[in-house]
Amino acid sequence: MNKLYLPNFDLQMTLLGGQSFAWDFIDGAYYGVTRDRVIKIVRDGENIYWQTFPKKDDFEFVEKYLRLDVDYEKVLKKISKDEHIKKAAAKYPNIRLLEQDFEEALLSFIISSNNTIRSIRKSVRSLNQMYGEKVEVGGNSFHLLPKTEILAEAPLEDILKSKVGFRAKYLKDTAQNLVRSGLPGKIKEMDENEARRKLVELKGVGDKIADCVLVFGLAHDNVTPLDVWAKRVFINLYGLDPKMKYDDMRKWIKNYFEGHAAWAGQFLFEYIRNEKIL
DNA sequence: TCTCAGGGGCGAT
DNA sequence: ATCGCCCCTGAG
Repeated sequence: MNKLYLPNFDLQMTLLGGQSFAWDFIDGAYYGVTRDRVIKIVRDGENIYWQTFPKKDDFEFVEKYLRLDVDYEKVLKKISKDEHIKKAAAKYPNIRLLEQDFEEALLSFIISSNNTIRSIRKSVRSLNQMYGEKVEVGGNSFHLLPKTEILAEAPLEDILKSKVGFRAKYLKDTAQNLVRSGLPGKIKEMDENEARRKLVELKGVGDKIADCVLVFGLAHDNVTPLDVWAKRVFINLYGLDPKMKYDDMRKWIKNYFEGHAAWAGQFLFEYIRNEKIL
């Protein structure tokens, strides 16, 4: 295991909080499955110990995934514009954003539509079991997330075994689209709005899921995905009109948080969900 | 522009 | 055992 000094990083909130559905906490260690690595992380005070599998010691991978280049204190300072954020960040500090692989985020957030975190996690594990490469990690074995090409060719009735229900056809259709269009190779170069336009063309991707992919898979920091909870926050705490259209609400938030709407959204989201205030 | 079906799980009855 | 409810997209 490699040692890394990493204070101000709440592993539990960040890894198990609904950004990614592929992490588990087992016997004091976090195990995360991605499309090409399993990451193991153990916290010890202000340090963490980490390892990657099957390729060992892949710091570059961990650095990008955990966004170690981000200056947390600086971000926090910038978004602390009102009492709601200050309260949220005081109660649940050190929530960080991950940068997952684009295809990984896209396919798991398609599963997330009209679905609960619990079910999403189950489905993701089931798909990994069926289609993902097996990787040995100490005594345990994990299955990586499925390659897009494999999902594109998988029979619908097999995908359905993972309990994704009506989303199975979206998964397959989008996987085929990605292989055909080569979008994964191009979308990283696009700006936020161009990428969003491309994303909502995909089956099973609407405004909210497009925004989840922009934030969690492409590291666009100025986007808050507006699910029912986030909408509640901005209607009830920030006084936005409940009838406001998704796009108008998004623009308001983007404008208000000046470049860091995604970070603000994470704090507010965890706060109201855990405190059950709305 | 609005309404509603749709899969699965959970908590309440 | 059954019911209502939650969750977002696509189709009508």
